[in-house]
Amino acid sequence: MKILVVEDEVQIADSLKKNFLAEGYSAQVCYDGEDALKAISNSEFDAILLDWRIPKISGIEVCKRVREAKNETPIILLTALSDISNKIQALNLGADDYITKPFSFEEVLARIQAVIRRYKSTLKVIEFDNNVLDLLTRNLRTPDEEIKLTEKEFELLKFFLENKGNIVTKEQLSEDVWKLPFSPTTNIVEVTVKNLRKKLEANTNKKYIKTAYGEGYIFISE
Amino acid sequence: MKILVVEDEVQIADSLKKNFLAEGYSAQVCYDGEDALKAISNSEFDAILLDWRIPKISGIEVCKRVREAKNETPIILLTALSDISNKIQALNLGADDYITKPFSFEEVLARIQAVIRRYKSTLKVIEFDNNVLDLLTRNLRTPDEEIKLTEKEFELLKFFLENKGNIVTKEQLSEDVWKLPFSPTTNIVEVTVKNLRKKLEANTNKKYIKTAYGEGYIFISE
DNA sequence: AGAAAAAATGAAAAATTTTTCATAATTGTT
DNA sequence: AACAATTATGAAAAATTTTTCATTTTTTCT
Repeated sequence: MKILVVEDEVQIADSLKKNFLAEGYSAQVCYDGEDALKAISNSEFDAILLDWRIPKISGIEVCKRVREAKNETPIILLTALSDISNKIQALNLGADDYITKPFSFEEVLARIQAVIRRYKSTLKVIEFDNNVLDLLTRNLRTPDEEIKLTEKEFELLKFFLENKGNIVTKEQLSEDVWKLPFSPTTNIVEVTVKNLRKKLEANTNKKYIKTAYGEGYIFISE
Repeated sequence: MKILVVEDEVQIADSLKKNFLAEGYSAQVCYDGEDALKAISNSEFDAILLDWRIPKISGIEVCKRVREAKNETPIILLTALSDISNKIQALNLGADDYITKPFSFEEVLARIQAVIRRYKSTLKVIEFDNNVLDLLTRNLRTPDEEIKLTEKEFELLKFFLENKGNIVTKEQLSEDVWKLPFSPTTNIVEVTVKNLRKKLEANTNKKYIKTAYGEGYIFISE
């Protein structure tokens, strides 16, 4: 989980970052709106904590632009005072929640977790690189074409994407995709990985699924 | 599409109802909060238009109770004045939108359509009777068990549910489920209907799919 | 470099799903 | 009631997906 903290008060920003790291999140700090927009367009975050009053480009403006760019990353606005008309404005511009200062880290954490949970539960696609795995049609859309996946291929790819960048073992795949305890007498996992790789490579010319010899597989993208 | 109008000003209520009917919606009117809650628990609506100030139980309280009952039907609150703190409260209590009086019917219609569209796009299951068609796993959950559907069966049932209560022709089914223009040389539609009926009846003991001789099928439930 | 373990692969076998087909049952009309 | 049109059904055929299996290739370790 990667959180972007946009806050010009260095003390607050650093304290938030420290706390997030302590919780096992990774966190990046920006001190003004301009930097924030750059950071947001350069990498993906699971949530953005955005102060209202920041230099160069205001928080509200950052929020607005992010949404205009069709980026739906959850945003929590930090407002100095409990200014109700601000809240309305924030919600209208696409923020997902707001917190009034002063706040406790517990509160921030709870809200962050809530918006992330809410956001993930609304997702109907998983994107990677320039491709989209459509969870409703269960097809894969590459920039060029729509690829039909079999059920096992779909489940496998979905699990890989949900664990992108991490090693997944055959035991895990066996349980998640096949709902079976892993058995060394079969090699269905390998065969299905082979078939999925073939479809992915034929259509994207990229090798997303690396093997971690003796450990499992890693899905690497973007 | 069925809209519930909860409004104690008889003139406004009746005018809304007339307008909805003219647009091809069906509409029911309640004049106080108590009746509204009864109506809501007795039947399903596609959206609820709810006045803030109504007798017996206030609109805001109705809204709160509906949400507490885990009913997520889209609610639009009607407020007499553009009272910002009301708006906040409305949103926090789970309303989906609000309209300030006076309003034009065009505005009401546009907002209604917007909340319905938004709501439907967040749905991940379609419920009927005591059963749930899970759009993500593509399985059917009856009160007793989880039934695996084949792809065609799933698409067929989904289309039936999306057109519940209306006749659907074989031409429509052919195009939606099979992505093929209807051809009278095959009877796949009939065969698949038969198989779906079998699964449905074996697990629910009910006959949901009626045939409309010479016209098509109708899915009837609850 | 060579051996052992692990993973990849092509192709066959098995299982499941989809479609076709021949026939039976049902419905509406006369 | 008889007929024609429409729909339902069982079972086979075809197509697709899943799994197994024997063999080859790759990786790691010595």
